Amino acid sequence: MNEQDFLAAYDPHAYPAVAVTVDVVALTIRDGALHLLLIRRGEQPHAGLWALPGGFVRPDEDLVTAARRELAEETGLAGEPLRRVHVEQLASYGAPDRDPRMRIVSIAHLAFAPDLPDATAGTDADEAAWVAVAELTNRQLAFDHGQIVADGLERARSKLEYTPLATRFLAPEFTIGELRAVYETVWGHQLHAGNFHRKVLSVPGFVESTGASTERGGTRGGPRARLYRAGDARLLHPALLRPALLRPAREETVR
Amino acid sequence: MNEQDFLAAYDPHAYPAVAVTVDVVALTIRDGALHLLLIRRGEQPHAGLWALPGGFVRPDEDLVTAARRELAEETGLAGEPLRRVHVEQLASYGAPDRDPRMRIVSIAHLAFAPDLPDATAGTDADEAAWVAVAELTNRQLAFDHGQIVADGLERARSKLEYTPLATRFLAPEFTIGELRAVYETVWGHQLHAGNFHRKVLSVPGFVESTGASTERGGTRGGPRARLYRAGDARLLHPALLRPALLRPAREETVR
DNA sequence: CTAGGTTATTCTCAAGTCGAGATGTTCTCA
DNA sequence: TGAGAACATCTCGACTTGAGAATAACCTAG
Repeated sequence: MNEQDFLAAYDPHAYPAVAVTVDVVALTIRDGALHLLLIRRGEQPHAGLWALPGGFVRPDEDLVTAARRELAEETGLAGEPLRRVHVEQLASYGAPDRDPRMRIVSIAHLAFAPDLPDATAGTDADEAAWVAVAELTNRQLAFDHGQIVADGLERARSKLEYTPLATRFLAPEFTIGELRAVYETVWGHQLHAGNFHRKVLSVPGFVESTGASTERGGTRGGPRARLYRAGDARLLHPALLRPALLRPAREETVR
Repeated sequence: MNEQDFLAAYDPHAYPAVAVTVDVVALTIRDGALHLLLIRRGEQPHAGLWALPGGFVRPDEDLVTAARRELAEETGLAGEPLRRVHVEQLASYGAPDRDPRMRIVSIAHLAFAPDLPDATAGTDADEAAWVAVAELTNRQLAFDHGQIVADGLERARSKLEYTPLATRFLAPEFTIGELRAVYETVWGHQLHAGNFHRKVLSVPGFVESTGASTERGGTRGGPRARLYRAGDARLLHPALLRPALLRPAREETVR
């Protein structure tokens, strides 16, 4: 049998029924706190519980495209603002019993977004909201989404170390102080302002000066700060290492 | 409708037909060179081409379990030797046209194995072999397996930096020189023996002394070396950074 | 058995990086 | 107008790194 004949005779339904979905751990910073996009499920199973935005991958759609579509549907984002959101694959979750309906393998994605307007519910949810990560500890999420969020957060903390993705939480032009606030928020730890400043400017390609400064000083005083934009580096070298205190003790969630 | 009724009425085949497979990028070191486990496909499509070992995920099987099963089938490994192989999830590949049969999403895994006996072909392959990675450049692989291998290699190089997984390429007891050889092989670059030695012993939990030494010096001379075993650290801190020369210029494949 | 080459292990030293603290200045707010 | 906050730079000591070298143990060839 040649390849042509083989394909003509091939029956896709001969294989076990598995569904593939994408889920999105979308992070942003609001009011100085890390927030996560959640929807309240409007349908069974787990109706009423909070869950990650996500859904089935369409037949002609790439995985990351599906993730961006789901994100767009829940945030109302489109065009240039949507393009500025960073989306990357996080990991896949496929325990046989993770969904009571059937075998569902979910390709989780991680997204970094600048401060966005309030979320708007999509079709299969009656509520979508940015929820402060700090308030998540006592809230139960649907399916294994609690684990996915934990993995996503650890990945985010880790990505700030060796990529310039912290800038994706900010407007195109930002000050070093704003960038430091991103690190402090995601890592949950104060950083030494002077050392951070020195380090950021010394890593090639991390940020580049716009030549301009802010119009006014900060709300609580201080001089006008210089403005920077993201540089062209895709990896930071040398990296901005987290204080030893903040790194994970085990490795399970680290990729 | 409550959750019970919902599940009873649920029809799995109402959703698009997608198959989920696992593929394994299994690496080992043979004769001082990095090798990759490949099978020659015995069935359409791409019959005759070399491909990664892999196959459909069974209904009651976790993803990493499926990957370990596929690996065991191709290497003939079982029991303790199989347990010593490190397997972790690499990434998922789901471009709509990556397989001509149907929509197939593959969860690729990465495995680090000590030097193993020759591979034995499984049921759907007429040949399985450890192939030197260096000889792979001019060989075409089936599907998108070339990309998966490239991603796996970059991940492996990166994992050696911040995890103690290099020890998984070796026997339970090894010398610092053998460990250095792993790094040199995977990174494709000579390292400074003295500095490597100092660094490995200074990273907490990387290796621990067995108190013993090798019975004889190396085949080409030198004193007997002390023997070590893997320590209990899961992450190396501070990391063993690759020379700047060896790090990827872009970030696409880095997780 | 010996010479020469190879490897393990430890040192030295200069250059680079990091954490902590301090300084001088510019701003905002009360 | 004065206090307090934030920006931008410096300093300094501790630590890490890269490169070279020293010493000693051990193998193989001859």
